[in-house]
Amino acid sequence: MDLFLSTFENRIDKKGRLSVPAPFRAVLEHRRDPLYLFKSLTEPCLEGCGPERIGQIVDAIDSMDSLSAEVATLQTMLSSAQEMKLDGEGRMMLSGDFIDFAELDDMALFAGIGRSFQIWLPARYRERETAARSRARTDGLPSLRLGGAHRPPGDTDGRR
Amino acid sequence: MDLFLSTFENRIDKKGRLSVPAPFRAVLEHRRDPLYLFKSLTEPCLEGCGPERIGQIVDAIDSMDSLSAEVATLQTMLSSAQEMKLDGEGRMMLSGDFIDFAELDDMALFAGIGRSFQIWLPARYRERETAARSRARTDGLPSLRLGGAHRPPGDTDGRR
DNA sequence: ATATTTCCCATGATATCCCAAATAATCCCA
DNA sequence: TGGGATTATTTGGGATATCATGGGAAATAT
Repeated sequence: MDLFLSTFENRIDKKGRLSVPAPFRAVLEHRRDPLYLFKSLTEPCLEGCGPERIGQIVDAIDSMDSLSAEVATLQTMLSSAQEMKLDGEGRMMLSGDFIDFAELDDMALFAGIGRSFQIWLPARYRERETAARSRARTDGLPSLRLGGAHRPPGDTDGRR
Repeated sequence: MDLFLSTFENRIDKKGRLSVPAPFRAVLEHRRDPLYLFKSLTEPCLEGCGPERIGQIVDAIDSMDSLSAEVATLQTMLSSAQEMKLDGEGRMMLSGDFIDFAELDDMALFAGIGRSFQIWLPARYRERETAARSRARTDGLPSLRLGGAHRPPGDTDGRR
């Protein structure tokens, strides 16, 4: 299925190098894909993905009204994107811009969220995880139908 | 039948390895499915499932409003999920994160609940079981809210 | 020339593989 | 039906491979 899952915490060394977790590299290598990073539009973290997702953004821009605010937003996303080159050991060099944006110091937390992943300051990620878990305990879980497609009428899980 | 049923208690060895009960392995092998584990959002236990459930979560995220709390919740689930590789003897390695989260020490209890299973600290599972039974006797059956799962008829979890 | 990046190799930690012992479940025949 | 034998399963430990990390040297840029 080839998804980015799980979390990994890696060190940013004195030279600014950061190992991409081996399982994430495996996903990209398996598809012979380069890695792209860009600044999240909504949160203080970096997002990582393959070319497929970048292509989706480009296509979305093409299909939208060029004067809309949404297009400007997506363009902002693309303009922060970089193709990351990895060294022989699977490390990338983060630009100062990226480090400042995500407020990283010497550790980076990779959080796999399926088709993409995020890079966070570990402490900030944990705050967010704690908040999500306590919300889940009070509000309940978003409903997902297991065992395929069993969906009662009036379902409110937000899918179309 | 292809369901996870019954409970099993296995030892976690010094290296953090834990045998997946042979009947559960048989279910997975029969479906040629890899095994995924993730931290429960609402309880101090781990959940085991196959790839189709992970895929549902990924698809749900893509179809929802990216700013919604529900998306953050589902992302939290994915970022705690790991594809577990089993060794030749059918054991998996539990990460320290998993062990801490479920507060496991040297034994783990697998509780099969049909399409998925849970892993608990044995003492905690038994506590919950007796609590659930006495609640059911005074209050009637609890609402079926866990994981949003559709519960097939004949399932006996938490019932007498 | 100096600073930065890229390549290469070394090292320690950890996960994985492989084989063997211990335990539990099943079978078979009296 | 009982009990010993056989097989399946779980558990343990050593050897091997993988991975994250660090540092030196070569290459590139400023």
